Amino acid sequence: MKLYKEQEIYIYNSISKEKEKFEPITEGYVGMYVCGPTVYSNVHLGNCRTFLSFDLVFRYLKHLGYKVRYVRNITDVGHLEDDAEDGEDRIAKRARLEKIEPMEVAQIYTVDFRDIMSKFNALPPSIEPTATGHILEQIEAIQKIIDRGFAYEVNGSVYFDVLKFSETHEYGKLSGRRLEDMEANTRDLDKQSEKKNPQDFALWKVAEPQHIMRWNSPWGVGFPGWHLECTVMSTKYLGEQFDIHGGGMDLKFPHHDCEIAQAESCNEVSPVNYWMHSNMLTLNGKKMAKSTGNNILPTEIFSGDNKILSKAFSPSVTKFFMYQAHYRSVLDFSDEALLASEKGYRRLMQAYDLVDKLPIGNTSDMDIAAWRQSCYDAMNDDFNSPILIAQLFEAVSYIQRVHNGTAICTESDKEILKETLKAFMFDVLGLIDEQEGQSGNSEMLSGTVNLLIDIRNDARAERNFDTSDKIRDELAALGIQLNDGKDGTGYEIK
RNA sequence: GGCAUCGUGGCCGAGUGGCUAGGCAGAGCUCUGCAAAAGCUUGUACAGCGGUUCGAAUCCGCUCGAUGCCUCCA
Repeated sequence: MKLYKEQEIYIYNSISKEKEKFEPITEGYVGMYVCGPTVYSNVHLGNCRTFLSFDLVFRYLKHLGYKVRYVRNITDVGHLEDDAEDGEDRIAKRARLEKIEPMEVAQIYTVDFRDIMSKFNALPPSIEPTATGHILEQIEAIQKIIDRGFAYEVNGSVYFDVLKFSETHEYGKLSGRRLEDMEANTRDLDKQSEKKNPQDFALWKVAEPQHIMRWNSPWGVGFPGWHLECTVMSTKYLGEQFDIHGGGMDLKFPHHDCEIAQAESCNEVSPVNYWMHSNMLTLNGKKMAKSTGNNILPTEIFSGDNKILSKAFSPSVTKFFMYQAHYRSVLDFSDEALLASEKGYRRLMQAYDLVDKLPIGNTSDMDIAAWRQSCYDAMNDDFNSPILIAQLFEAVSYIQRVHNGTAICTESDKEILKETLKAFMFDVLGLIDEQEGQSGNSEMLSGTVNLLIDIRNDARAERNFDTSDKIRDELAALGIQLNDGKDGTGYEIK
């Protein structure tokens, strides 16, 4: 019996602005597409938030037993700096500046991106296609859109005809924009535009001689527009209609509205059943962005090498911090918030490690089955990780009480408790028990520290506190903290 | 200017009509030679003003403030 048959998921659908019961097109299978990064620079933490939000979705669906095909693209061509006629591709610009091949730029930052995501313990997608790997498909799609009368060619570039499309379709239905409003608010920056209308967007751009990324096409040498790759690759790997499409909130318009327009032009069906948008991570109350310099890199957090940080934070703690907010809420990054998360994270992990040592009783003071379901309820309600985490802390509190002897737990409940915690902490949230690996990494170290602990305890028994305190303080200075407890002395590496 | 979102206790952050998450910090306590660590206990907050309702943080209106998108952006 698959878990998904017992659990009902509700997803907030950006296009209807309502939570809707999740019903995949094919029972037991889920097709999910998420807009990946443009690999022209290092991903910053804000980028990571989106991918971690969808990693949570991916993990939860898998946990429920769905067979999920998760497609997340790598944009390695087509992403223009701006909408001007001479707009330069971001990758190409970087390559020109660094005097290397565009593919080298893409490779460097793709590797960086994967490395960071794996440090966060995010699962790799099922398919990770690139825009340059799908030029032929994009050309075919453009031809199809032209044939249907929704695009036109000018001087070797092809533009999507938004006005024409709007005669029979609804452009901007995702973002809630009206074409009239857009017309009224269009800036007259590109007055010499070759486009019929300012709202039209590029499907194919002619490659000027200085452009170093170029492919042959029926319209001459050029390169594809940004919006098209996602339509083409999602259609290719997930079909004309698929279940979930995700991305950052900032991609809603124009990117996702353009995707809808392209897909409807090609296939005459609405491509996506559930649109999901994750919200922004802010720094100093403002959106993290590469262009403004208002951002922080994951590596800076892992190393503590940034002046706004008081110390380094592990990937798991950083992720835990993000999951303490709902994916659709704006979250503000700060050292203080990370410190708070780290404390909570440690408490959760320590309680988990305690479960095996709990005494067995003949009854339980906590309704474990109900608690377990409340964990599922949290995730079923639009992947509400903050509530899930609150539920995990309910268990932490119970574990502590059982440990202290102020509550009891039966053997079978203990099993369920352990199993459920394990599932949600490690399978669903994808956290890592960092302490575990750390203390077990050197027998020599643990033997040495344990010897010192023995000597210290002997000294304490003889009330030789000068010696005992010296051992304690010197070890602390080395980053080894001794913890005196009821059952003897333990240590942890800070 | 247009479209959208939001304003919750010292901080972070859930909650969308009654049952008042959670984490961190603070305070008190337990443990301890002292400390640290750990554990326990403790907080009635929902921007302002009106309205609907038996009852609103939650619905409606207005005001103020913030953010995102409208140009590339996860």
